Amino acid sequence: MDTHDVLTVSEVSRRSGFASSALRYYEAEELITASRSAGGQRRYERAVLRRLAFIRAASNVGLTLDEIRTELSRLPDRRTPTKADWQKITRHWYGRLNEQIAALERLRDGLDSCIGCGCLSLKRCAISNPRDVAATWTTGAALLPAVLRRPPGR
Amino acid sequence: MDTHDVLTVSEVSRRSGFASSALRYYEAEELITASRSAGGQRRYERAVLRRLAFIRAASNVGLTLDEIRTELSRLPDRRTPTKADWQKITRHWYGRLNEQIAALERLRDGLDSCIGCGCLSLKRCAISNPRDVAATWTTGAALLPAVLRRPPGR
DNA sequence: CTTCAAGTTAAAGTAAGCTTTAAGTCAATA
DNA sequence: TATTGACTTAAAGCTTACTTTAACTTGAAG
Repeated sequence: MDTHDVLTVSEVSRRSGFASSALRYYEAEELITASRSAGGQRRYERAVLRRLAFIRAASNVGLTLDEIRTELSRLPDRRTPTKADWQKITRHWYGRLNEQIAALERLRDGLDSCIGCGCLSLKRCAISNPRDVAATWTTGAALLPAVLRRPPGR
Repeated sequence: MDTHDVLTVSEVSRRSGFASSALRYYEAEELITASRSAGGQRRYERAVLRRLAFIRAASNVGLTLDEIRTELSRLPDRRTPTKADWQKITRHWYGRLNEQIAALERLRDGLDSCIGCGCLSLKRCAISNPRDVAATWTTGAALLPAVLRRPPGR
């Protein structure tokens, strides 16, 4: 049991729930950092747990590691992130979550009307068939904002 | 301009928005089927457009092709799917959408309280740190139902 | 008939997000 | 000190969902 202020890989792994291979991967991807022991083993600061917590939460909401890296870059480079720093990025992120919820609601409501008609396709259904015939993806996809949109045909 | 009841690859591609390579892939994955011309070229029935519409809509909501295949398997094997058949699977799917929305809302609300405290981690924050110390993933993840849950550490 | 866009196949490539493997080193305990 | 579990690296492997490539064939228009 150690009460030190540096953590080993296994401690971070256990406490964060990430496999050590994931921790190494995140380090390579520059999402987290680690110092080294005399013998070359990784030593983490406690703060890494908070970063990892954010990484998991963000990826649960569907952010890519690339996006997460960007979010994390809003944290100060030099000083230890304060409560206010975290709040800033969390609030930013909250907006995304709201967007995603709204997107799904629009989709659901569109689907709702589809259940009524049973079509789910062809010219009439904008949810599923955004660019057949006259309709373009852009118009049809009004229901689906960018956060959830997948371009048609790839 | 052809008014036939069979469609070529390029027609289906244009009308569905899927690349022909994707159509071939879906056929290999048994999500759609096609008959063949004398010379061995694919000929699609019109109904494939509806299937493709469903595939796009479902994948937009985050279903994997595996899950989509399962959904599609609810359609009748022999007869052409009726409006009622489509309604059955659409309704089933609507439930999923609602689950997903609820999941995001819980997440957002949890995050909301996190904005208040600025923690986003460690023992107190169930959103981001579901299994540190005493907390288990299962308990912590009460906020995150299965549809959105990613197991920690992989 | 010729021509050429459209179609065919198998196989390899891509991107994300990690895990696994292999072969070897560190560090804490007995 | 000897052991053993924890750790190290580079590189390859995995899964999903497709796309790209290469080399060749169909089929419809002129």
